[in-house]
Amino acid sequence: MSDSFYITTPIYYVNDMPHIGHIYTTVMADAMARYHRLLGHEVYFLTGTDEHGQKIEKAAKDQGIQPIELADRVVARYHDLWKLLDISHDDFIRTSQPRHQMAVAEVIARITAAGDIYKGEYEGWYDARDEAFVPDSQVKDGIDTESGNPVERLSEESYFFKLSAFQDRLLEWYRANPECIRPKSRYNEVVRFVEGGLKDLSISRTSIKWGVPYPGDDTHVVYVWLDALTNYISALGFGGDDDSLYEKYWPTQMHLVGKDILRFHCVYWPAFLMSAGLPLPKQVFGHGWWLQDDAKMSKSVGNVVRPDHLIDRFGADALRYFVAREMSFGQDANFSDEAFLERFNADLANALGNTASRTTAMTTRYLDGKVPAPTSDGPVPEAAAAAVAGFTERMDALEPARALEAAWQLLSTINVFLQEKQPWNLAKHGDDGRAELEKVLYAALEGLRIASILAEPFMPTIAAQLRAQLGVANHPIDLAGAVEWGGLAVGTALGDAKPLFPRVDIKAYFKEIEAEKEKQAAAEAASADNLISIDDFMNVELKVAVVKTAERVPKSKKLVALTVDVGEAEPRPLVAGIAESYEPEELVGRSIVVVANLQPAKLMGRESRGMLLAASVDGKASLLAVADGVPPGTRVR
RNA sequence: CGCGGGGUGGAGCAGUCCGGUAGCUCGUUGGGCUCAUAACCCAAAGGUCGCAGGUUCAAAUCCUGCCCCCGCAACCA
Repeated sequence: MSDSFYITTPIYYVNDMPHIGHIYTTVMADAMARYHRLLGHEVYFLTGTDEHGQKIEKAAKDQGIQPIELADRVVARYHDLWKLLDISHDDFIRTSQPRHQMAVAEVIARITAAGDIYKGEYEGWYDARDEAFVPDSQVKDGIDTESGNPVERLSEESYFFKLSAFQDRLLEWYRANPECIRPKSRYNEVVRFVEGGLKDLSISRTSIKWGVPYPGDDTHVVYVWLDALTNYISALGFGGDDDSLYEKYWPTQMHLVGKDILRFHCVYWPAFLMSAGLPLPKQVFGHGWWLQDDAKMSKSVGNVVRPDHLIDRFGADALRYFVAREMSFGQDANFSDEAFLERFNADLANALGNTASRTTAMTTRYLDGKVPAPTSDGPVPEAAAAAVAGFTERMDALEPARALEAAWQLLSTINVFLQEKQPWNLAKHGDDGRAELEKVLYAALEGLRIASILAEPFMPTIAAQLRAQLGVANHPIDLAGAVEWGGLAVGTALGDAKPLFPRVDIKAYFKEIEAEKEKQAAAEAASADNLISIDDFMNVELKVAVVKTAERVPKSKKLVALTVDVGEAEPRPLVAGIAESYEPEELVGRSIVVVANLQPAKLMGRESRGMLLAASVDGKASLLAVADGVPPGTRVR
């Protein structure tokens, strides 16, 4: 492994407030960065924000401010959060910065010189009201699902990158560098995708103003991916006056990204770099997502993701530890308060906190708070060596959860050892037990010191606190020398012992959360005066209808296609999302209530002219019943 | 055949790439200890590794087929 280690997080889009996903990526990158610093490597750790694009432009306009002001606000939030979480990044890149624009210009110049850019027409759905193109995925029946505005098929001039020409070169790169995408399953996914063929990529827009100006063509700005991805080298001074950082750190050892943007990092980005004649990243790691288990949420109390609350209450280190330990790096995992508290009590309060507490307490009580003479008797030194070896091996294999597991083995050994030797009994035997007592406590103290170093990348604050309690706040920490057995010197005075992680009463905690929630709900209910006038209500034409026919819409999950008699000449077609609650057969002949004057719509290609009314209980629909003998078409009010 | 993830003791997961006594945490039961944060230690119970075939001396792991669950998208009019 080389001595320099450059690691990046994605740049986060400022349209979004920070959430658990951002926290996870950044914390893991930070842990990797800190780990490599412990190894004595020269580390450069980059994070930042993506600030351009139409969404920001529009959001700013809606709020009556400049895009840059909007970005500044969100960036401030990120700075606060990263400070709170002890993120040790060396730089924070913003795509609105001049240094970034210079780098983008340089990359485009190189790609253009390579002949991989041509001017063409970009065709897509255009929202005239917002003056912007809308992604295909967001368009339904000629309507932008996000804004509700109508869209039309339109094309505009755009510069294109010849991505299609890079298929073979990319596949060759994957083949020659099996480590370039991790974990393996994601590697396979990307290869399969590229084998399916690549389309050229539109890299500019004339319909957006807020972006990096396209070099040599004022009417265009650079479009999202070429702009955003370039941040990884613009932060190193590429294309600027001083590119010494670029020379030193590029290519990166690791782009850490969520699996949702893996494709851009493993296909677009390498292709851009190839075209520009620049070295490719050593590795892109696509980690999994934090999910919430809905089924569980309804059952148990307060099972909600509230990272800021957890940080307030339990400290940044606890959250850092949890996300690193709970998720198999690369897999998805569930995030729940229960799981967090369980880990907190078991691993932090019990295993780490209590072991430190009992050891320092005994040293204070029996040995006057002074470290006894070093010894390497007993099983702890060996366990410590094994923990260090296991930890590094698994960190290098990108298995942080398992690395922590290995480190925690050491704590377990200390506890077993204490139980076996029973220093509290030795202390009762005066001088007879003294020698043994000193040996036992030394092993426990020294084991804890080594554990604190292994915990350092994940829990920098607590690790330092623990060392302070052991009286070695100022000792050097590294994974070469400081983990050697015997680092604690005889006579060292222990520091003040405070519980590192006070155990949490889980039941009481949830009760508290519940009470808070109720208060909130009450407050919301009190402020709910969203009453409508009777005229508003009368605008809705509710009518009794009789179901004539009903059938499942093929391949759909919840749709039933009905025809209903609303007292008109012809029955109306109507599509309803109640297939999960009713079988089509039981609907025929039933009298129901429908909204008769609703705009027609198409669902799965079927026309629906109206909407039926049903109560919804936990997602299960329950149709409104109409007494027998009420003729179809009767107005309901 | 839309894209992806998954089915392993009561719960949550690892192990699957590179076949060879099924492992971890929590929980449960019994016992121990009392230095410590109701903690710590020991022991026990509990698993046809989704199903069915196949390859093999040997399959949770490799191959084939099938079933089920969960995200996202399509469809909450």
